[in-house]
Amino acid sequence: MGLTKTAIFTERQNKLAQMMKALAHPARIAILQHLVKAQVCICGDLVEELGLAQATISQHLKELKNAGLIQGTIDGTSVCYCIDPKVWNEYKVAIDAFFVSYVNKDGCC
Amino acid sequence: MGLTKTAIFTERQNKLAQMMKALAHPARIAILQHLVKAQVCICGDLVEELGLAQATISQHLKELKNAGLIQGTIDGTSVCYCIDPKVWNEYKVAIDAFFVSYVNKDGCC
DNA sequence: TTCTATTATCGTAATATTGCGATATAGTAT
DNA sequence: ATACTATATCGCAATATTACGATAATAGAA
Repeated sequence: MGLTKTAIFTERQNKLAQMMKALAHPARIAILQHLVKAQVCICGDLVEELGLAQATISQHLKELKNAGLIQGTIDGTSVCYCIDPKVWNEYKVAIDAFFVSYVNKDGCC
Repeated sequence: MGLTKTAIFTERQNKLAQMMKALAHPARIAILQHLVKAQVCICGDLVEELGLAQATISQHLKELKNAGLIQGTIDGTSVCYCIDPKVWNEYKVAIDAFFVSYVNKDGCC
């Protein structure tokens, strides 16, 4: 049916999956990497940097904003985007905790 | 068009996005968490644990297997799944590197 | 062999995502 | 006001994902 059964899973599982989803596209990875590098929040240069249409970039930016990972501040006619340090860290911690939870006891099947 | 333009991005970006995609579903998170907890590789108990149909679980297991995160060994009529420690670590390292790359210089917009 | 149990695959329906042209919106400049 | 610039949103087409019933495939038991 194409509809994820969120009710079945724990809130943690749903949240973690949603975090991953926000990062599950190369364009969004590229946007974030660009923001990491540029620090000084750049905006629609992304349209030139990546080879995607302005509408497409805007859509990805919206998703990243919904995910909380970036903030946008209006600066004249343009919009200045930057990473939200707090949310970025939340992601980092949550995802790291997931990966750390597994310790290889080497006894597989 | 619904087709991700992989050619535009670097291999690293595509790989990282694909890693995230493999984990971007609560059922797959749940499956992995169960395997982490059980260690002693359990198989289709997952169908009972999670409230999803057998066909659905099998499909998610296939995706995790394609992602390299899990291995399946035939054990009688059932299949014994377990986490692949090597690939798990690769994911951990790659994703951690992504998150570590950002250091908040606090000068946002 | 026949029956049973377990897992994989197929086919299909419902929904989600991706990408972009066209258009709207908002700010600035003339 | 008009013109220009930069973003956002709308609407659509193409493709992907999710879920599951039905069916196949495989291994062991009777």
